[in-house]
Amino acid sequence: MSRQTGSKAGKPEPLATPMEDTGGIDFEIIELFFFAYRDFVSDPDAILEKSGFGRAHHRVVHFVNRNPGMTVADLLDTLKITKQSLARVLKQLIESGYIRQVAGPEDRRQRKLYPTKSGRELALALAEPQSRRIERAFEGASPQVREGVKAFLSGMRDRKKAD
Amino acid sequence: MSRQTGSKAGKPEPLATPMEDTGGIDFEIIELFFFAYRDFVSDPDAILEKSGFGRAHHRVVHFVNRNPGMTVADLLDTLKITKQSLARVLKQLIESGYIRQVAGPEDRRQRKLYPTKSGRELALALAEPQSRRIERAFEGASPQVREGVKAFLSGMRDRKKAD
DNA sequence: AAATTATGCCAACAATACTGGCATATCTTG
DNA sequence: CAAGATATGCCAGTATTGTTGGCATAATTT
Repeated sequence: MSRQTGSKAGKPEPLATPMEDTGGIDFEIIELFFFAYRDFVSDPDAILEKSGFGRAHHRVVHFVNRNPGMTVADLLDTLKITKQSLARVLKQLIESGYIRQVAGPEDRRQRKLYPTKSGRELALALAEPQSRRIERAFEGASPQVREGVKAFLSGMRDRKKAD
Repeated sequence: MSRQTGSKAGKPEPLATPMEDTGGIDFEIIELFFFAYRDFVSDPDAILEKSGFGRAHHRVVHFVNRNPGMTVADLLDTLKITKQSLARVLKQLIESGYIRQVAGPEDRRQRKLYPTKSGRELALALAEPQSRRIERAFEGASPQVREGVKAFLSGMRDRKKAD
């Protein structure tokens, strides 16, 4: 059905010219960033597939490993997702023995999050191919460029109030 | 319920030390990349919310604008998603008048995709805040660093066979 | 004529996000 | 101390975007 796509009649072939870096818009880097991130997350995705976990689990495991003792609220702030979205994956990670909760020593309402040994191993296994990819992307780069890339990525973040 | 989290007994507080750049793993850039991308896509997300579109629509509109006349197969290859995932959003974009299909002049099975005027406007509106963010992140960067960043992002991509 | 290709579409499912609400334990304050 | 605020957990429901597998049609290739 509806197979009469072109050929009709007076429809002007719309905008056949590529949109290039018009009006100071840097399409090139926008695309590079998309492709880079797409492939950057594909490595851990492939590993996680086997464990039945997903990207969300990856992020949680990563940040808990980096900041042991962080609270649920800290994590929500870092990931910028809602309580419910986090709750699901966090629960699974706790039940699977990758993360442990400990009541906060001062404020006992808080759940401080710590990696277990296998949580640490998982985080490491996931980070490893990403790190190799980064190293490969940096091949032949000067120290200035390496620092420049870090500064660039850092500068891409939102600049917020109370951080 | 189950509120007895810490305090129990012999459970050793597991792994309270932060995982730092262990064994040559570059956690810093991994994180920077995550934060950068998180905020990078947040600008278009906010705009798309109003139109009832999502990230998937953004990507389609972007690439069709960049490569007018690309086919559905090209797009699938670029986005690395399945036919069905693409079909849904593409259909919506065509029905909403942002993208047009034209049967291929040589191979009439192909649907060549073109932006309409409003498709081009949408792509531009979405790219604009991203481009401003990029420019801000580049503030004060030397030409060498700018090139280095591009090379870095490019190097993060998979290196494939038949491209 | 038969096989292959490019595409469209259907049904079903999974992961991850969202909202809004309610419950509990705990801390803070009047 | 009672009341309110806070940190967290959990439930129900929904949306987006991804997946698989299959079937249909038109057009091209063999």
